[in-house]
Amino acid sequence: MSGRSTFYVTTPIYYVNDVPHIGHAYTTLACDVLARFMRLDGRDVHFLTGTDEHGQKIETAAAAAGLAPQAYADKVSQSFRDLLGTMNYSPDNFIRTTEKRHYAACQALWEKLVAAGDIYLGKYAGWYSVRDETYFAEGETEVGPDKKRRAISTGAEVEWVEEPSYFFKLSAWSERLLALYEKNPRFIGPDSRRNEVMSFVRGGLQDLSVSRTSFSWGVPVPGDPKHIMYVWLDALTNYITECGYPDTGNPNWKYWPADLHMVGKDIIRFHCVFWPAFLMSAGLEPPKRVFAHGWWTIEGQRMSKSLGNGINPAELVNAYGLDPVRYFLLREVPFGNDGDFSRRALIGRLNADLANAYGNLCQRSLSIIAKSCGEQVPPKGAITDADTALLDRARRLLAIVRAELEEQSFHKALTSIWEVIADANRYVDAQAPWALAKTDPVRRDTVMWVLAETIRRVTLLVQPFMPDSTAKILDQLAIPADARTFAAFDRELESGTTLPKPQGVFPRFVEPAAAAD
RNA sequence: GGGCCCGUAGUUCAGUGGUUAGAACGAGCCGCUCAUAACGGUUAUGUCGCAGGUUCGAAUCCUGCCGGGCCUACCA
Repeated sequence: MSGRSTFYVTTPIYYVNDVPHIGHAYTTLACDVLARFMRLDGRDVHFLTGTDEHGQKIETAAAAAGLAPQAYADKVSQSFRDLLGTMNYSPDNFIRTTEKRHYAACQALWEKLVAAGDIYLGKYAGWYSVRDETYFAEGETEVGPDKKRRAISTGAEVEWVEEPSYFFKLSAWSERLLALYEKNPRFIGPDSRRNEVMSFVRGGLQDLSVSRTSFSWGVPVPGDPKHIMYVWLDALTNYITECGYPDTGNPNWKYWPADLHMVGKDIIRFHCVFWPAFLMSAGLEPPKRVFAHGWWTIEGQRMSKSLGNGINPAELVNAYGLDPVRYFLLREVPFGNDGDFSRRALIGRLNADLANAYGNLCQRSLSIIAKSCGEQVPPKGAITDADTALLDRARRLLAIVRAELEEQSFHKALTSIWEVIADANRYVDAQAPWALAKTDPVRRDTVMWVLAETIRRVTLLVQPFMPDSTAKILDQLAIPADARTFAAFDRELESGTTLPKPQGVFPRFVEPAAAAD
């Protein structure tokens, strides 16, 4: 192939006990933007998402639905696959843990852990609720006045149960994990999570139960098929299954180690502690970086099934449009922080940032060109200091955005881009091309060229965030398909190119009720 | 209980020792008229959670208090 540097980015594989909501959409969106950016920037990208389909919960849920586990998993997995189209995601593959190749990868990894001496047979003991069919940690239970111990969350009685289980010697890995974090400060992001993980590991690690005998929906342990692999060992392995593991001669093996595992903050431990320990034990490289983003609240309230306030991404897209939703999610909140999702905030962003600032900049500029410059890219005449100032700010944007996305600072990348959009709007007012039309049409043409060129640069950079809308704008600038990557970032607009009739790309959102007034 | 973090204009936040504490959105006023009644200019608002302390000087460092959040492992 080529010597292009690879970029492997993954979403968590989503557990099929829930239908997709805005939280899933958010994680995958962040990865999608990175994947698109890196592709435009010339990287050899592999972007993976998929579903996690094993475990007792699925076995139970399937039985309740009167379906075989596989049939149940097929159904819910499809709803996650549907989300790809709804949100315009661009994964290179959608992996499922029920694929044959994944069983092979899990079992191969298991055998490596055994060979490394990190697996032993022991007993898993804990407070088990027969009614809930699950174990509870000591702290999740309490002894009531009748001296009986119950699970706090469900109120069900629990009993002390022991079952045979294989264990992974996680306790032996504390020092090596800490060394990994020390040596690679970028391994966990943001920094607050890194501190959290490090203090957790410093506190000492217990061995991890990595098999169960209480259910059968999962990957059998090699040589002892009564045991099913712990679902997390199974799930995490998907990242290397995709690369062909255990066949390191597979063409996809070039993508390992992953550049980035994107995760929600709830599963950071699995990715930052268990996963690198498994990998290092098996003699594999850990991923380069794990980034944990925050949670969305909905109109100030925690998202929860019981409140029924989970947001269906498809409904959101129907109401406000796909690209505004994509933009809002990554612009509104510093990536890594928790944020609040509100209709008011979304509409504010849509109207202020998209319709008024960016959309109107395009429309007012392209309208003048269409009406007064003969529907073609106007000639670039003598360049003034004001022109150079604006053009330079737009030119510098690529390096800025690249650096921000390297740190997953989506909001900062967008802020930087929108500063130039604001500069461009100021420039229009300062240059007043409508006045120049009467006094100096040659200068007017140059001003319009500068604006078109600035819009071109800005729009190239917005592509990963809002692919559909930016494609329309680039069409209106008659940018050929092969001039839309960052390799063409410095290829200036050619004067004389015929332009199509401009059309607004980001209409203002008006409340349906208000529109009727 | 232990650990970590946060509390700054109406709102969201930036600012981690040094002149009169900033930005965006929202609000008022003025201007422009190319544009999606969009754009530009301008004004206003803050006991920087509270109380002490260190310092020539603190939103910024220390202590205590009040308020809020996160972590404290094997459902995922």
